[in-house]
Amino acid sequence: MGYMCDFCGDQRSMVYCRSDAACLCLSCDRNVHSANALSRRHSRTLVCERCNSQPAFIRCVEERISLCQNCDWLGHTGSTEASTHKKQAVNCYSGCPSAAELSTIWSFVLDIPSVGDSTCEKGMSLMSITDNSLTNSMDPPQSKDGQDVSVFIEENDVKNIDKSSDWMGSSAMPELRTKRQNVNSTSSKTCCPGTKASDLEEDDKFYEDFNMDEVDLNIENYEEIFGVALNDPEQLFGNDGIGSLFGVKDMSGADLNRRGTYAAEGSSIGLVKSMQPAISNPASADSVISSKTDPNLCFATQAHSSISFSGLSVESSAADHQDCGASPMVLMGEPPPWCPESSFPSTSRSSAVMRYMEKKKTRKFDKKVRYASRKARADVRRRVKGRFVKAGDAYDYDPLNETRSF
DNA sequence: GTACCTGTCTGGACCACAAAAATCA
DNA sequence: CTTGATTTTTGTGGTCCAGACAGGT
Repeated sequence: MGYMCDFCGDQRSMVYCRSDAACLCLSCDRNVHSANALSRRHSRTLVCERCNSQPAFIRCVEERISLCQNCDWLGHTGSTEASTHKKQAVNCYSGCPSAAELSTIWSFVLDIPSVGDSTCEKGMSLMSITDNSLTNSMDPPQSKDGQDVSVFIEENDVKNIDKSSDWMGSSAMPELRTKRQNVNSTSSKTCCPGTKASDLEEDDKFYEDFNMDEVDLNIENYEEIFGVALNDPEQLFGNDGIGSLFGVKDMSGADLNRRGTYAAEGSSIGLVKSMQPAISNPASADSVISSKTDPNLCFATQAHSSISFSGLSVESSAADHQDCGASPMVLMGEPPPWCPESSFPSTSRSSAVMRYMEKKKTRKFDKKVRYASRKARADVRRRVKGRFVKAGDAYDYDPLNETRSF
């Protein structure tokens, strides 16, 4: 696994494509991902220079090495010296950036080989660079023009991240962290500083017509739900927050298993709850739940628990989580909309909740009517206590007349 | 901490029968 | 192989009920 390009097997692998679960050299990355518009949207990042098998999410400035979350955790939690290492986010990208552009994305990587002239310049307009959401939402990157999209991680930020990961418990296995990392995968649709205007327009459309295909859950207006509901940490985590908004506040992990649809609806909270049974240290779990009152943790939770609508469940395998890497809906990079810098009137929120509830009522989950004729007949059949009755028998419900025969 | 009660929510069962699918001559 | 008749299976929606769960006492 890793080190050599999975495609050509000739060159050293340099980037990791989550969608393909493949380590590629830059040349093959370019070839593979210039094939079509869909492949251009694959989110890629550097491959971990330690394990050579996982996508890097952070670069240790001191060690000058890009690390996946697992290796970062293994390497930086042992000694206090290592834990103080400054780290830099490793950005994801999509499209077919040139070597120069990759140098811009990964300014710390000095030896990006030229991959030749762009063969998919059209794709460049689609290129997006996703910062791994390690920026502090309270202090967004200064540059918005994409010239310097790398984000420097201050120690506080890293600690915040660690806080967010504390819920995994001190005994949390690296595998779990890896899973979480996979869940945090990015896509070309994710917002990020430095995204070009056209991308932002696309993103706007994306939010406006937010379609969670993977869970068969259609919400036509993203902002209607999240733009309001997520603007306040209390709304997100509080008594009447997103839990109730999504109808999952009282759902256990078992419920999330049993009701995959709701697992998807539950967003990160559902995920956190669903994973609680696996947490060996209750205090650690509490540390996450308590994040509702801590803006920094609020950010950290967003950064690492992220919001995925891939229908995760406790029983999801590692592969499942890997698949989630291709999930089109992970919010990263942008300051979390629910952080305190903006506040929504409570009336707007309540109206948004009402609108959502109305939509939820009318929403059809996985129900598909295969035979319209049968449905039409069922719609007019008389019933007794909901059961169909023989023609001519007494009934207590007639869909056509809503009258009773007795 | 445990047991009990209450309220809420969910999935599944139930029903008749037309339509679809399968089987046979 | 094709066609028509016969038999079997499927799917439809409103209601009820058991079970799971959370919260309070």
